[in-house]
Amino acid sequence: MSIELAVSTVIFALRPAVAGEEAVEQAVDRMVLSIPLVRRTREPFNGRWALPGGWADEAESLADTAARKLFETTELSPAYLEQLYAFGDLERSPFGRVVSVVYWALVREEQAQLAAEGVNVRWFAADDLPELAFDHNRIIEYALWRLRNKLEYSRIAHAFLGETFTLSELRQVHEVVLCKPLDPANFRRQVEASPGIVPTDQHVTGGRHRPPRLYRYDTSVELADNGPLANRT
Amino acid sequence: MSIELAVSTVIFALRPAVAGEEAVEQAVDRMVLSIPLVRRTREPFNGRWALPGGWADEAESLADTAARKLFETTELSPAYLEQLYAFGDLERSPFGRVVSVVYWALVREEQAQLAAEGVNVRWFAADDLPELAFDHNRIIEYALWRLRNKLEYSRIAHAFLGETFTLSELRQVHEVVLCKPLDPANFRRQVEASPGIVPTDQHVTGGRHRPPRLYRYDTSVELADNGPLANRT
DNA sequence: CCAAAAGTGTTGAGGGTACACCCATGA
DNA sequence: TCATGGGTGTACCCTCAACACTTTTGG
Repeated sequence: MSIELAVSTVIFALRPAVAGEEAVEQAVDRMVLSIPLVRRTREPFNGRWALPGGWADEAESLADTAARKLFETTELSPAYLEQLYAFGDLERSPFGRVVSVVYWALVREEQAQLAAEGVNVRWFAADDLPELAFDHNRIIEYALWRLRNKLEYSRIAHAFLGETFTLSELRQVHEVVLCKPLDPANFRRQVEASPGIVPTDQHVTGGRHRPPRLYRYDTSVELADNGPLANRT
Repeated sequence: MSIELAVSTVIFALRPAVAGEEAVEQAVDRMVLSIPLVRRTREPFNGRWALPGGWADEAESLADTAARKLFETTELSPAYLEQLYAFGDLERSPFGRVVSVVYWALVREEQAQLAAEGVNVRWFAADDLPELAFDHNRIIEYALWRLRNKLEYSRIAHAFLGETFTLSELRQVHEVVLCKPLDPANFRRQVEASPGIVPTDQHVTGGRHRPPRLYRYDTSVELADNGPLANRT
């Protein structure tokens, strides 16, 4: 058997939009859903951008490998990590047969700002990617679809934010990821009705308006219902 | 690298309940959600029942391998085939490291009756399994969870039935899989409102009641919305 | 006529959307 | 006092669960 087994990760974070990078005219918010990519330094696809990853390690679970590679390239730790799919088509790599088990991860805003960026590591807007190595464009397209789907029936949005957050911040996460505005009143009620959300007694002052209440999540509640796979790698 | 890559499949079919096999007192329906398993003939877990599968083939896509192994053990062709998950924990096999890409499949009722069964291939009720080899009990548990979830937001139930079917038959599929009775009137309206279902002009005669209309599915509509993964292996 | 399942009608509860409106703060 | 978002109230619509009721067959 000469099938190579690789592990890659699609890493999502919300990062401030660089002024002038895009048409920020609407200025509803200045966060952009972003993905870090690494530049390949050898064939195949030398010079092209690709998902961070590497070969599976015999002494490590697949999820651990994903998290380790994630840290090695971006110096980040994910707030959420889930397996996306095992890609196993024949023609994925021009050199030999490679099966890639791909994970997707969410990192917090605070962390994403510390993220390492260099000549061979750069962040890209999720909706504005160049042509990538292998089938990575399609992989990211699928990861995006999963993220947007899952955002609507779970509370993974929380993984983009810090320990405490206002409902406005949480709503902004949804708006940026889903690319559509949400009614603040209805969003508030939906979130407050969902289990696991806890209002604190703290408020944020400083804005030229009524100080919003801070919320946090009950960490004993899972971020997403993955059924019997909960707490597994 | 010495990680072995395996492909296994959880195959679901509705099969007539064997009289006396269970308490069939309620007698609402006599179909049972069933899974074919193969008896292992070598270590590890020699003699235990396990999911049909084998090593990944370098010249075959993962889905093709799943379908081929499925046919080799049961002589069946699946009406629906989808990747379930890649299981990659360290301690899955006592001999070396094995990563299993698992698929799940649905086969039609008509086919399931022709299914090969022998000393080393036997059908089991999905909710009444013995202790299996490896982590296959947990894998099936997860497959069951996915099946039951997906049944409620897609039309995969159709894959259990033939070309044409009555709404009663379709409802029975749901009832057997979900283990709960459904209101015939409401079920009818939900199905008729969903896209892709087409009423025919044929009716089934012979019952001691009003002859039910036969329906079929518009085959140009996908069974399930798998996003950008549609039409992929 | 009766039993049984097919198929239709109706009602009420709950959830989501749209939108009007009040509240608290900084400037 | 005004602008700005925080936060509340409410009316409408749509979907779904429950269940009464009519229809069509075989016996």
